[in-house]
Amino acid sequence: MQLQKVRTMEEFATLSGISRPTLSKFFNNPKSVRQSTRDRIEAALERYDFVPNFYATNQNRQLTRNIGIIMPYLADPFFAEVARNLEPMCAQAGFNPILLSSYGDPDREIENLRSLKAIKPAGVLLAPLGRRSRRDDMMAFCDDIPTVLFDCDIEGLGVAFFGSNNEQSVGLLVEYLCRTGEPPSFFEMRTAPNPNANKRRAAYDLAMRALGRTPMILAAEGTGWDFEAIAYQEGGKLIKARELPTDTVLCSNDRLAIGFLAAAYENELRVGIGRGHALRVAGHDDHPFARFTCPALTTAAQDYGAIATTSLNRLLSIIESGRRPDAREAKLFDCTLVMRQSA
Amino acid sequence: MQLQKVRTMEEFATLSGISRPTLSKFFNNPKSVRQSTRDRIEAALERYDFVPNFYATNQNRQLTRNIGIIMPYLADPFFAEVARNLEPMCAQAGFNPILLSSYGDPDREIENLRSLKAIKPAGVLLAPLGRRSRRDDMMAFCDDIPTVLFDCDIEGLGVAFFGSNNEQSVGLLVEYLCRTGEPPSFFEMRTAPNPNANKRRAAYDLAMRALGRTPMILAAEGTGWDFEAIAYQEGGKLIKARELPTDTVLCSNDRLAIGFLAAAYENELRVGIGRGHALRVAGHDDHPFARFTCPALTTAAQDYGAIATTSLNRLLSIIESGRRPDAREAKLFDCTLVMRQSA
DNA sequence: AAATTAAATTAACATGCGTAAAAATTTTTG
DNA sequence: CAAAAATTTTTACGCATGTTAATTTAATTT
Repeated sequence: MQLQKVRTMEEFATLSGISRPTLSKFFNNPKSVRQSTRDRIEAALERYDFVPNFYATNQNRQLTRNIGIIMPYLADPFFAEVARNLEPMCAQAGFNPILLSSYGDPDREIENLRSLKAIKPAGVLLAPLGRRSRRDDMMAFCDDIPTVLFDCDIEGLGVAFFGSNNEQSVGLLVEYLCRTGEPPSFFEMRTAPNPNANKRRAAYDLAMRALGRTPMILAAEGTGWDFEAIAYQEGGKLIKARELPTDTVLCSNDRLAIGFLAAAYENELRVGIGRGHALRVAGHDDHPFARFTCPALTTAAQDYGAIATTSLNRLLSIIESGRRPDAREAKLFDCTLVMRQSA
Repeated sequence: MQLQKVRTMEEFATLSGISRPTLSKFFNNPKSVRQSTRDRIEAALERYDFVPNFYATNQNRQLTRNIGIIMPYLADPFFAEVARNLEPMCAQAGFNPILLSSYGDPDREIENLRSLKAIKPAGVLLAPLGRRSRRDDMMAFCDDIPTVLFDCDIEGLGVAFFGSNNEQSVGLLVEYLCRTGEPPSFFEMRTAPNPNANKRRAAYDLAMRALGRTPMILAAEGTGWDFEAIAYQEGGKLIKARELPTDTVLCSNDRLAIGFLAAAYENELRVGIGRGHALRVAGHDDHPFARFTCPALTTAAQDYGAIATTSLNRLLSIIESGRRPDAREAKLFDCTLVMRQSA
């Protein structure tokens, strides 16, 4: 049977026999009322269908219970997976997550910040676009609202940053690949839209030199976020032209690796380790599909569980304390090498 | 230089020399005021930084400019792609899209409806979980708020439904596969969490019988949304045990096909068409990564552009007219066969 | 220029809940 | 059981904008 609909808290107060201020306290924080009254309210909620008006609720609150989550590109399974982990954690902490995606567009990123600002969130978790982000606008936003950056750092922005240690992860991959075969060339987009691309190239450079090898960069032309398509096309060209300097290719991320693998497959280049194989391909991120490529992709797994948890906890502690920390905190998490069949 | 911040509309009224009700009209719909006053307001906005308070704005409006979009599983690239298309279309129409994902959980789906209800959206686009959805709760929601279903139909729910014609698409695949080789068995999850799974099995059954073939169902055990992992594991078992009835497998969706391809690859079963190939594999949906599997996946492409456009337009027309249509509308869009290398 | 029409202003109330202060009640403590 | 402490109720105002009706002003037509 249907519950009786109740429109206002006033109405619910008379129906439940509990005063409105007490109800208000309850909906703000159930633990702030006595156990016995909490029971009574919850019993009443079983009988009546009432949800406090979101707008009226937030209008007067100095601090809303909303947390904005901005992703650079939600249709990228890696970021989608991070969001999927973040959302229930927010809800768990009693906050309402508001998920926005910039879809690779700096204008959209600013637009997202604009609409978040209107919502007056208690805090924001921001995975920025990176180089292409509008630094000044974002700075102004961070002044207003406590913001924790993650995934990709922008110098001096926000109260904290948590991400992966690209130097460590790429170093790990390069060391592994050099140790077990020919040194890797580095396959990337010449003008990559995604965060961390530059850091990874630099890390590759460093790691190769540290091992006394000469870095070999393979720069793919193309714009946008269709990484697989770009890698497929440009990788195919490289393979056909026999321009791969060694038999080992390290891709800047797993999505590029997926496209590259497709190109190799079509050109009948056998990818993998062991006898009879012509090419080794590795990626970076441990993309949700990385274990289902053919062959399964060797890659570096980001500890995004730790990154997400730490970012949110840091933000929550700042929200609860009500004041910004004196110094900006930044922490990089190590990645782990995931050895599969592709390299 | 920074614009002077203005906190309330009242304040902005005195500063701009325009009365508050006129400003209210303007922010609600700029075209509702005279051109000359519009110019004056816009000139003032160049000098002052003012955005109407989101909460106060929506509190009294009978109709907000928010549109809720509920997806069954946003970390699935197919749904993420649909969302990516839907969001800018909403914004284009002057509405604010609010994206929520049920992540496969019926409780979460209801919770999403709950939080949407608090926001009093003008309308909702809902891609439901399907069989597992809480029908009664959803019915109550649809009574309150104009809701258009898409992707997956639930009988009698919402004002309209738009989705793909599974019978047509699966028929197309079955016909193609039978015509060009051995008839396909149908690989699916025994208890599939995703929408449309049952419809596709039924369509397979029908299509096979229509061609005078005996349907062959391969039911994979497993729960949850890790389709690739399940297909990889269960498909591997089938291959190892040599239990595939024919050399052709039609998977209920592309993600299952991706896992199945990985299993075939690991078991050194050559997938594809033409000589020297041991197995044909086809999928359904034209998942964003389907063209980058090895080999590229033959599949049926859903016309989600048309589905998204039609769903939103229908919702917008209902919102604008302000009244529910007399009859529930339902329309199925045909899919197109995408022939690649895998089958 | 007068009459008509359209738009803006003024004044005032509505929205639904946050919140504060004082009074009443319940619970805990000694 | 009385006193103290904690909680709830009562009362009332605040928030920033929506919205309405009556009035004034501006634009358009005759």
